[in-house]
Amino acid sequence: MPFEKVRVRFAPSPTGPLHIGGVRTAIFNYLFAKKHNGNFILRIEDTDQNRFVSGAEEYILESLKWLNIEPDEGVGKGGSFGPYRQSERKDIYQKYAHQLISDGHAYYAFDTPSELENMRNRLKSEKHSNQQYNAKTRVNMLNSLSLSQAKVQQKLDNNDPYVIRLMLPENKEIKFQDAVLGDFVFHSSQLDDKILFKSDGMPTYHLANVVDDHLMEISHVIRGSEWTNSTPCHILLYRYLGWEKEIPVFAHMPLLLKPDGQGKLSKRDGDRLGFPVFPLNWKSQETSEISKGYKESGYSSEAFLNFLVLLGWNPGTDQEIFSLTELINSFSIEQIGKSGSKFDLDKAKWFNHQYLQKKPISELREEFLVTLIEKGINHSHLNIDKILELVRERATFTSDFWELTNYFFIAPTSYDSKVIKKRWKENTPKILTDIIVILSALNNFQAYEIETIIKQHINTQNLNMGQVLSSLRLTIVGSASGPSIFDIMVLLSKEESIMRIQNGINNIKK
RNA sequence: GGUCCGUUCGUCUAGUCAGGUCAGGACGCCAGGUUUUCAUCCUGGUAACAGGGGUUCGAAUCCCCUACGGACUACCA
Repeated sequence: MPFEKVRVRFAPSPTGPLHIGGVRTAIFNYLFAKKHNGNFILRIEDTDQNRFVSGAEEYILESLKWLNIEPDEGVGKGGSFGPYRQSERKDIYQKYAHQLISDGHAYYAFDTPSELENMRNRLKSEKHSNQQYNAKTRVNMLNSLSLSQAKVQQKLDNNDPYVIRLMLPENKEIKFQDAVLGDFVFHSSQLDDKILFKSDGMPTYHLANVVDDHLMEISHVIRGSEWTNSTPCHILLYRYLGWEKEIPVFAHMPLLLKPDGQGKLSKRDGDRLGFPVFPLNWKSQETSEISKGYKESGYSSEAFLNFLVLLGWNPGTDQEIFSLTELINSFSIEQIGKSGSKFDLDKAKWFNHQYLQKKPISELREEFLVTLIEKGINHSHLNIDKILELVRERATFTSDFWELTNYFFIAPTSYDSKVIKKRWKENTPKILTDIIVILSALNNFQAYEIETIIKQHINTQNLNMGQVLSSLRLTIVGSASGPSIFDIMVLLSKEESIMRIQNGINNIKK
């Protein structure tokens, strides 16, 4: 490896919110950097002025922060290889573009968009399999290869718009090795003379990314596999710029696919299928429409990251739950799969459930308290921690807690009619009245004691256990579900429990 | 259309590079158990090597063909 230090970059373009495919790319880069004690760099590829979306850069930064995979270097952090925003590096690209021209590896092209379209249409109608601007077609186009030197100079002096194109060799094989996909061979005849420099004075991705990766001493390029087809162009650039000995290792990772059907996951799939495709909420400034994020949907960043990293990567063991440190230790490019993966919301939920079970109760309490305040609930008499401990195993999201615990805070005002129908008998009021008497006399109001004494009563009176306990639960909770009724009663207090039973007796009518 | 890539349970995947256990795990689903409730949890079950040819004593694994899927094919990244 020509690099002493591992340096990888995550290089999104600020054209909107980062979607989960991009997030996964960031995670893989981060993990790889940390595994090798390297640097994780954030570079913003904002060379397309037309697609610039304000707020997108901040969104990217916030997303990485939420996931706890913040860059060591780059936009928002600084570093000695800056600037890290490509729009601030225009001069650098210009210099290299002109170097390529003077070395005979690039040329000026003056064709207008409509002329280019005409060419493609013509080739298409003539049934050429290839409609690219390449060694065959460029001689017929308006460029510094086909035009006389004087004519070219005249156009330049005249400030005619131009682009700079890479001049591909006519019949060469371009080979490279991909750390994920293996060996590639491309034929230059199948490639096109890519635009390196646009007429607006900005470089294209191809030039900017190669120049920056070199100047920033990037050792490994880990990116989505939509880039494999343009990699030969990048290889050529390294070669023509004299950097062939320092070409980074390429690792193209498989794409994230739509959960239904086929195809690359897109930003619109979220709305269509009703699941988030973004890490954080995103509010479009144009339409004011809000796209849901995983964070706001109740996912913890650890669970989300854990779920995402297992899409296309697997350590080869049965382990599924990983801390960030464990991920760093076990990550390797060799274990990245070759084929795309659809993602499964059920599995994402399962991960969140797993993580929720392990969270410190203080964190859960903190979030839950916000809900209680929003709802204007007085909870000073209740032990919130114990309530949460009691119900947490039933929750997938912290947002489930209110649904799971509301009866602790608000005594039932209505009762599940199905349970009434099934369990509330003629003698139920009498039985519950007896239970009130028993409970009133109970000094040590603890779960075990309550359970023992009630079951004893049921046995000696020859009562139906299911019927008694269900109707008891009905008076206290209002429905037939929830954790152990004895635990609930303890948390509610003796007085409250008795009051609820009495209310039930008074109000439940068969 | 062209170029490149991919294909193991419904889904995420292990196993493929170095060919040799009933193809292993997880999610989901189904059943049973626990909870005399519901959920969780536990146990069990369901279910896959895309198809066809080779090579070999032996193929998920190596080779070829086919099918299917995807990416790219912009003065977007």
